[in-house]
Amino acid sequence: MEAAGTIRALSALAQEHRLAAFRLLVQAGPEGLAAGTLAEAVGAAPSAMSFHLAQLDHAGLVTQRREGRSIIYSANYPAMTGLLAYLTENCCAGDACGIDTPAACVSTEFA
Amino acid sequence: MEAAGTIRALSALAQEHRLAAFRLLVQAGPEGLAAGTLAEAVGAAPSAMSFHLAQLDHAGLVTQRREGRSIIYSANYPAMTGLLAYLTENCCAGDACGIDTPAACVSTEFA
DNA sequence: ATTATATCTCAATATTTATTGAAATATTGG
DNA sequence: CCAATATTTCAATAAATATTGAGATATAAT
Repeated sequence: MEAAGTIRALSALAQEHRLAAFRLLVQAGPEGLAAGTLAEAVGAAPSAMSFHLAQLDHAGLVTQRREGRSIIYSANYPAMTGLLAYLTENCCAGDACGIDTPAACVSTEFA
Repeated sequence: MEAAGTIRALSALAQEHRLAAFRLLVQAGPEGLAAGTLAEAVGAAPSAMSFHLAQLDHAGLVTQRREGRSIIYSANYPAMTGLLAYLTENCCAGDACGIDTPAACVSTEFA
């Protein structure tokens, strides 16, 4: 992930309702959750939730599919992984720095 | 890390100059970098960089120390780790979901 | 077809956040 | 003490983002 996309993803997550919704989606797994379910769970008005989900979608952090009259959102795991990797990339210039961070795992094994 | 602190951290990182500065600090390791060095490296005015570094500091993502006339900033690695853990916490409800994410590593081994 | 449900879009307003430049503070060297 | 360096603080302006409510669209059930 490059800088612009990373900033879009971080901005998307840096909001109470969106962070709560995204975490619910991460925990829900690939089956995802309906927009209305998320709105109720995080306490947002439907139109506000729609706006927020569009932000997460635009940032590439979630995917959506229609199922009946509901629109189901799911976490985009590779995007999340890429975000974490970008933040920890090349930690301590790549030295075995002994710092208590998952950087080694995040930055090299996953992309 | 709880929701409010996480949002502060994500907001702090969701800005071009601050993200660039934080990544430089992560890569620089515990020795850190001076405010002026960061300002020049990311192309920000000194007063703007000061504002941005204060945001990162307020979010707990960096620490600072004076060294001569310079103020040296360093990445706060445990804070970064906590942020990553919060995002991936309880991924797929804790099931072995087989999803390509460092969640298992981030959420349980580090806090 | 009609009605109800689920969600989205749009425009207006309110709020938050970033940038700029001038002035203040702290430190070092002469 | 005085001048130079490094950084911060403050106030003004500019720009981006969130919230609200009304209306539009798509789907399903009767």
